[in-house]
Amino acid sequence: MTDLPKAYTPADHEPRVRERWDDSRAFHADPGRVLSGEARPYTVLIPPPNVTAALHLGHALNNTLQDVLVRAHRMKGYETLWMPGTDHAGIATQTVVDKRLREAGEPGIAEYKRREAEGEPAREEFVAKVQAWKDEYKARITDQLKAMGCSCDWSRQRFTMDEICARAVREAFFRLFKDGLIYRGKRLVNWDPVTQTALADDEVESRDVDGHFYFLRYPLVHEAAPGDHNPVTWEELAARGYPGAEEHPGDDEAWITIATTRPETYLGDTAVAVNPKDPRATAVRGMKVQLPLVGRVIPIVEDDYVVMPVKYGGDENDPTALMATGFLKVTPAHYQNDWEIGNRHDLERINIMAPDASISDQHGWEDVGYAHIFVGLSRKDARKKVVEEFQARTLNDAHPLLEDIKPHRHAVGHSYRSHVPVEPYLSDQWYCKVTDDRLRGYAQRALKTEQRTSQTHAADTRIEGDSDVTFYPPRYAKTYETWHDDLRDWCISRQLWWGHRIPVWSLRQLERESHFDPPHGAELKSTMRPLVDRLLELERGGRISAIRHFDSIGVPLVSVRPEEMVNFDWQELSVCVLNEWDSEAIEFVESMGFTQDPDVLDTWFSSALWALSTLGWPNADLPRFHPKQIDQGDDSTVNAVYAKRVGTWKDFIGVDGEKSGELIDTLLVLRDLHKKTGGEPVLAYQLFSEADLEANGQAAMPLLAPDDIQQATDLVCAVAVKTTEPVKVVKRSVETVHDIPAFLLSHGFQDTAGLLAAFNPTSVLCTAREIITLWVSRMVMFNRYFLEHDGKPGQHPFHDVFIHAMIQDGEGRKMSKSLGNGVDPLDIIDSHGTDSMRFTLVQMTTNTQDVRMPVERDETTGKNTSPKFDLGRNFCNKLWNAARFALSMLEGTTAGTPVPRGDLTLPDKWLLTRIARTEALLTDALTKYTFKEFADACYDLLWRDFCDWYLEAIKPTVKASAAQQATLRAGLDAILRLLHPMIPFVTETIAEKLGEVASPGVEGLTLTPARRGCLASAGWPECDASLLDEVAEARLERIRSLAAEINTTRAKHQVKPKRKITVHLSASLVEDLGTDADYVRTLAGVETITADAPAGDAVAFVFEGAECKASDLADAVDAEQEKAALGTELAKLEKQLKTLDGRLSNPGYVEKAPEKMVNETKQQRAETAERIDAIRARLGELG
RNA sequence: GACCGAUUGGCGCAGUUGGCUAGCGCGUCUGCAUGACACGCAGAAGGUCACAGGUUCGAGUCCUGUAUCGGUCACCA
Repeated sequence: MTDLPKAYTPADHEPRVRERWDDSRAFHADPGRVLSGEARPYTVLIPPPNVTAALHLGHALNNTLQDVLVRAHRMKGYETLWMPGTDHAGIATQTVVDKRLREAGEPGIAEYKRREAEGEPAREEFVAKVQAWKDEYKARITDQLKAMGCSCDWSRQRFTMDEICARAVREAFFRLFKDGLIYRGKRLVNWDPVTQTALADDEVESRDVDGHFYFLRYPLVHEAAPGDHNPVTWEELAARGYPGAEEHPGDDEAWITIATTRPETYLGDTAVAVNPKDPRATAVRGMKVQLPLVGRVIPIVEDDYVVMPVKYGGDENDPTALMATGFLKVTPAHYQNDWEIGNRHDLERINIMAPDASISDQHGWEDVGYAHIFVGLSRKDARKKVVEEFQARTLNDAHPLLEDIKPHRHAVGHSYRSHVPVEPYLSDQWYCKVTDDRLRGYAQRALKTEQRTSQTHAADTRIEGDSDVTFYPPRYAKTYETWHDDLRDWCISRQLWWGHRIPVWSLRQLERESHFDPPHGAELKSTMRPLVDRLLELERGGRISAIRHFDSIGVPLVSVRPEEMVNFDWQELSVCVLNEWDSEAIEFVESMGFTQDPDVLDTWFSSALWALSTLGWPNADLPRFHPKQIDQGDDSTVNAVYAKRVGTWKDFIGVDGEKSGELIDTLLVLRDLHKKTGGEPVLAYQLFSEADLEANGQAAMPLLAPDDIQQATDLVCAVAVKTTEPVKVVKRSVETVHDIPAFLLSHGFQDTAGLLAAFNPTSVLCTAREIITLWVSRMVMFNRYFLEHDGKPGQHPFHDVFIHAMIQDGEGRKMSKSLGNGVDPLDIIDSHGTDSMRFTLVQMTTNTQDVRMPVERDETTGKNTSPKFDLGRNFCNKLWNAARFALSMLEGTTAGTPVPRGDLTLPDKWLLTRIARTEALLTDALTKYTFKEFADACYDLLWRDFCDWYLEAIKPTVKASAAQQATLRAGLDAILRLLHPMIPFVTETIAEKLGEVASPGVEGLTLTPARRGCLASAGWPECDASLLDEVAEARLERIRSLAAEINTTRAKHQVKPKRKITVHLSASLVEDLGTDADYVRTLAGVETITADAPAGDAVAFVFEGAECKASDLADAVDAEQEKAALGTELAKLEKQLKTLDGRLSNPGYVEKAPEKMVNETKQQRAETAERIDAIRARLGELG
């Protein structure tokens, strides 16, 4: 076996190993084995990476940890499903594609939007561009995951916008809509003026910004006819008791001062508010203010919300009171708080901005007046200009309208995508009522009771799914819990093109802006009756849901009495159509003048369904087929089985030219393709009767007789797909390439039968903390809501949530493109190999919130790397060489019956003990998600135990010892299995070689052969309790510490490693050691161990408190050097003795500490004293 | 502002119910081509566990406070 190269070169093995895994289908999960009780399920859903970019090191960490869990459980005999997939990442992807297009000099989204507005079909064109991007990145991400060794069930890969996910989205939306948990509302939303879409609350990140407080003066006026100017004078104010008014000339126009950070919004002010307790409030009661330039006269309202300045009774500890003037400008259409004040006082809402946040008089603002000079300016320019204008204008020819500017640092919400300040913007959006008990309450109750801190929504342990979701580490449960406490309804509509389009039709174009002029609904009324009847009929058939929304209140059309129909507001009616392919319903609704909402859903809506859609919901009850049912001949080549309910034969074959017609055509061509080309068959299909399937399950037979097929009304079509490659078909000299799975999916076939029943709830969700709220919570809500039964919450989507650390660079900064401190996993795979990367990542994973990785730039390649990966490389290389050595020692071994324990030598027994202990440690680490412990235990077993001690100890004897050879073979095999989850490639490679070595094995260590021919499918080592041998551990420990003492002595005296020395021990010790002395000789380079006194020069060392000697160190021994060394050690020991004496003389310790503890201390004290004596004796000898 | 973390040799980190004579890897120093491995072997040096109090026979570990650094949420008068 010396044909193996000296160093492990990953690139020579990884591609071959990957192919081996693919070919063996070792990662394919079979729900049948779970449903039949053959195996317990272990399920992990990949957090779907965004198709925006290639994977980074954070993904490498995330997926490595999942793979460790998944591979270990697969080996432990679980039927293991790791579901892969990618996320369409709506806003992120659309933004990235737009940017790339513009960088390439092509038109961006703005141009497409303009064309679309002009009636051109530009939307589809743009979406196609994004699709192309998605295809490219989806492929790249998949390749990267495969390169990382991820053992996903690749035949089941999902994408959040594929047909199966789309079906889940439609079903989910429809049900929430029908149940009143989705509504349309006009409110202030977080508006991103760059991408021009609404954002959810948690897509807004606040950042501190250096801004200013601007103090603006608004003139006070009396109510007057429009255009008249009737100022209030200071004299009047003084007469009404306005404090300080008398300081101004009595005839002068009076004003009030407001403070704001956003002066440009004054254009939309519709009131000024004052606290009723403010001493000035009564004085100005009934007066108005007039907005400069705009000329709008607005009321002064009294509201408790307004903070009074300290001067007028405000709290001096309140920072706001220190800055406030006591008068607050109220701009209901541009501030959340003002919106609420506006609601309380029934104020007008004037939107002064266009969707790009420039000042506009086209979106609801009419009384522009002299303020037209601001129209068209950006927010920033408008602010500047407002300040300039206020500075330039004066009251009474003396006082500038701008009273003051003070610097002010404050937090401003920014879009998490475009990073510009978010504009609170008035618009019509769709909301999901997550505050409803069926969503929020269900999510709170799912959390493990032990991890809860409050009792709201307390779990009911009798309900399945309550109190079961557990966070690791537990502190993250708090993040989850408190987020729900402060939850507001979730804005789910986005003004984007890339995403799941909202399946709602209505009469009005969705209104973005503040003003809405209803079209004339009255004309519809007389002709409405039959249409309404048809709508109600469709609704009763469960195909649509029609609801009239008034903010969060929804009134279903079915509940509207006929006499109320006359005044029914059709403009507010929304019709949700369940099925995308229900063209009849859609055509009918559109014939009434309804149009589909142009918006798409928040990307997290489909992410929230990930645990449902990937497992086949809502069609989770599709029958399962055995490949043999479809293809009686050869089922071994079947990759996946797809099925679809097709109804009748007529429905199935359809009409030529329609989608279903294309289906049967293509199926026939593909089925018979191999007959023409002479290749392997690519698919087989059969039709079944669902009644037969229900009655007989996998014993049901396909329908073959044409009569049977034509009479059946419950046909199910099942397709067995035999290839994963795209298939080329030449038909009438036209070449078409079919991606069979994609083709089947687009025709409504699914390969998900049995998944939900077998694999939900999943075992663990492994993710980073940033998406606990965005994703984790929403998945819990949706799973429990949609799997509701008997009015009780349904099962949750996962038992455990493991939140792993985030990787930062050496300075604690986030890795990012802009900082240039990112490390590309593919670069590391290139330079160090996949396993090295994986080992290092696992080893780094502690339960802290961040882990640091020093980043270095490799000047030759210009790529970033980290010296930390050397650790992993060294480890893999160590394994490689240990295996190389072991294999060379195993040449010529043959199989036989397992070696009984009695035949094993001491190192054998000890190694097996170490394997058993490590196995237990690893299993424990997996259940606790303590990955560093996992890696460290592997490291110690391989390096410290197997290489440093076992291999060294057996070197002289193994070739002649059948027991040692058997243990070596079995031990290495067990180690490969234990390390495989973390470093799969190198272990698989070595296992290939080790598989060629026949050996009898050892009793008590069970190594189940591979189910699918590769180590990845082999059994986890099973260690019988008999392997734990404490006597062997103690004996080896003694050998080890004696050898260590001797080695230290040798090093102190600079004895050449090759020189064999003589060790002199007490007669009793020599006798006690017996044959174990041989191991000491091997491990410490000793020629002879004897009870005789040294003849010539010798040095002393202490072992077990006794003075021992070593001779033949060199031709002469340096006594002074030895004296110095002994002196240092003596000082150390004396200090230690003092500590121990102090402890033992402490009455509290002796009385209160556990007896075992005290005895141990006494023992320690005795040993220390003995050592001291021995050293003193030797020092005496030396003089 | 509220909450959640972190602070342990030069660097990166362990240290799970207090029992520690504080571990590991990298780096440093010494010696070494020894029957797999120099991506290695045998040794060594290097830490008053951020600081101040407290609880305890005993504190890196528990409590209180302070400082510094991260993170999350709130706050745009």
